[in-house]
Amino acid sequence: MTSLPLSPRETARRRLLDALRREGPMARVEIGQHLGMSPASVSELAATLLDEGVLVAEDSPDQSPGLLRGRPKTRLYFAETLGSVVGVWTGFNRIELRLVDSAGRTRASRHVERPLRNLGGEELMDVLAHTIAAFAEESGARDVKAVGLACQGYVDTRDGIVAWSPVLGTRDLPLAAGLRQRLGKPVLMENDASAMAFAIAQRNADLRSGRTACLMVGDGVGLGFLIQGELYRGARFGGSEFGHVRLRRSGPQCRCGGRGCIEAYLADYALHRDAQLIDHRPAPTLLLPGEEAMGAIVEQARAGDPALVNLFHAAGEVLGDAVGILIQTLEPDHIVICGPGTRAMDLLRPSFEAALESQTIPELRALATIHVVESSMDLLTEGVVMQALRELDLDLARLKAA
Amino acid sequence: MTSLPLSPRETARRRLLDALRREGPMARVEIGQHLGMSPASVSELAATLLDEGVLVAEDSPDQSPGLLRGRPKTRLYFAETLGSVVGVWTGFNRIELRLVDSAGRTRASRHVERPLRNLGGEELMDVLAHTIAAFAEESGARDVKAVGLACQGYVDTRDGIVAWSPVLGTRDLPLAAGLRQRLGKPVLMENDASAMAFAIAQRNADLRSGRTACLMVGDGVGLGFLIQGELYRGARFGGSEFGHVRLRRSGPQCRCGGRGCIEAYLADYALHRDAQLIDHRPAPTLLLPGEEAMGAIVEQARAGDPALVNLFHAAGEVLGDAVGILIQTLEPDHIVICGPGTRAMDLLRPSFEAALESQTIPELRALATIHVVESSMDLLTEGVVMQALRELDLDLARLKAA
DNA sequence: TTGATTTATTCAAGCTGTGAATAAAGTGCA
DNA sequence: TGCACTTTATTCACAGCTTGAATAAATCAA
Repeated sequence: MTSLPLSPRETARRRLLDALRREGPMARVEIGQHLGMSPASVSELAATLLDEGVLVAEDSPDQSPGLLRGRPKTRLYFAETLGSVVGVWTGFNRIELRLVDSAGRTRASRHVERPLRNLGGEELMDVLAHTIAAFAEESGARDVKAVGLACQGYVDTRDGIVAWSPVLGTRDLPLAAGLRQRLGKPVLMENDASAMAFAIAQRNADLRSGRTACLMVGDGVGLGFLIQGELYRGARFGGSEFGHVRLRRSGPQCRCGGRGCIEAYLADYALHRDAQLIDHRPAPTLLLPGEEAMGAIVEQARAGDPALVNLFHAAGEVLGDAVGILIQTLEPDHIVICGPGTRAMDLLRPSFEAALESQTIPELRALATIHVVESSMDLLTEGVVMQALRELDLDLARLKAA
Repeated sequence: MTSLPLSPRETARRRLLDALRREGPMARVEIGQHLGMSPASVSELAATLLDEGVLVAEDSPDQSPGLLRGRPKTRLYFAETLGSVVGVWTGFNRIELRLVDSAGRTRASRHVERPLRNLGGEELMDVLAHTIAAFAEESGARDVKAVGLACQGYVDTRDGIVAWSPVLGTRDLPLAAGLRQRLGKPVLMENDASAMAFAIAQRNADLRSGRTACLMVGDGVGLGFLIQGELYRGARFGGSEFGHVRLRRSGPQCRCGGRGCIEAYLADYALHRDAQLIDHRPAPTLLLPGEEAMGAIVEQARAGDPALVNLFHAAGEVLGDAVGILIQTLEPDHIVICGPGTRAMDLLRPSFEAALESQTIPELRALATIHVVESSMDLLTEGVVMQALRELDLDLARLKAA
């Protein structure tokens, strides 16, 4: 995790490893084409990395369909034995866990239902550390090299501090340091929308070219932004709590304390609360509804309940405005809408498209293709684990002093 | 203007030239420190560039204050004789022109009052080409190597096409190609807010580190975004017509056809129109008021006219919302508010700050320092000229085939 | 079995960047 | 005036890195 400058050869090694992480197993020729390196260079680098045991060569040639002439490619990939990584996502009342080996293969995963809201900082770190350690133990992982943690809020990725999070009562919680102390492993942190964006781009090469803005709608509304497949980093935080952009001067209450935020229309808690209000149910709450509760609301709206239809109509309009702002500000090549909120995309779409069209000129709108990705939340751990693996790869790229 | 890949040495030459353009004349040691190059490398590169006549060494040692011991630095800079560049900005009824030599020194500048709105594409290109040629002629420039053109609207910088501009009736005007044909010189185009952002960062080294969002308020509202001093490029256009982000669902009319856009509150034409409406003057117009008219409105508001105070109050609030969105989306290190609109910053400030505070958490707001830069519009030509010079430097960085 | 085809390796050569030694160009002071 | 000192610039041999070309390897097709 040090940051000594890399020598030219180390940089080349890093680029090679990065390409393999991004694109998966590749033959030497393919690596060369990807990186604009000569076959000679790739061969030399690969030989060393194979020697060191960082990479392994594929046994079965596993020919791709098409012409089968010539010497078959032997693809290279990371060894599985370089140590594993645990990826964690903390939601309001749920912890997702995933164990992957150094080849990126998931070895175990599970989730724990556990309300995390309103825990104090120390208490939260105790719970998390205990949960992570127990998970690693149960999964028989003896070689955990790092922990990656995604959570909602403004996350200082460099120092591992959560400046503010809807989950936490505390501000400026040094979560990474606290967990590192308890677990004895380096802990890398990431905003959850960023982790999601990264994971989705990992699975779709298209999204790794140009600029990709990834709007995650669910518990809240987050934004992860990728430039050429790399997470955009702002002045301090990665990712954005984009949901707290205020789009309406006087709108429904948001859990940030303000009114008229994007979240206050689109997030699960907001839709659920407003649906309750319609039915004259007891005091509206900001607590997170479960998937069943949300599913019921969506079904009721699909069945034609006019008040609920209106709710989704307003939400779609806000979503359209939000995407319009992203297009006008970032001018991305791709917009991804993901997260549990996509469950109601059919209900949101008409007003979403109308709002988007009404505020962007066609030339601009045409630039961004809009992808709706029905991603499940366990992708989050995938994203953060990939980031942690890449961080560990940095050490692998370093040449041991002779 | 070709884009052959540069060899390593050519890349080093390019970096050296770029550093000199950015930072101004520098001694070899300083260049080395800036670029992390060894003195030996700088010396070698500089010798070649001096040989080729691209750079010249300073005669007068011109010691900086402080210790005067040791061999004095001899600073290097671009020769003046490598050809000049004309920079142009087209406003609604004004053309700004600037001639600089290859050392970046302004040799002549002027502006022409000429309504450009509602001209057809061909006609506009004729007028511009004629104006530029006449200016170069008058200024005695025999060696114009390129023309840089900044204008409002969505500008495709790569192909030199104006997809949409408030100045133009036409869409997708191939302005660069048309001018190139008429003038026989390469023409580089840029969105005007981008040009302004670049020029301002050129004068303030702070703004060249990290991320800088530059909001230009004047005829319209544009956004130029810099990452590490380089202009951020979206999928197709540079810069953003950020003014057409819709912040109020039903607000005043904007010249884009919509309602409630940022511009419709903040731009000169909007303030002027609304001020007229208050006085029950004849039909409101979207034409651009002059500086005198705007000055009068501002003075009246400063004198306490309550309706006008309200107008600026509303505008400041919109500006605060706009900056809030920028902070939450881009998380910049610097925010620059510039352009003629800053003339009323004192009137805007209270509601600006209130709006900004009400929608960003303190941790986030604290990251971005806000600079109000009272820039005049002739900075625009400076920005676009610097960009054009850098483009020409690319050719100078190339080694002639032996 | 031979030829064709594609992938991988080897090796010498060339380009680049660097450290160390050296030269250069001044100031400060006796 | 001259010598010590300091900082800047250049030179040069050398090491690191990448590459092109030649060669080897592995397979299919006939």
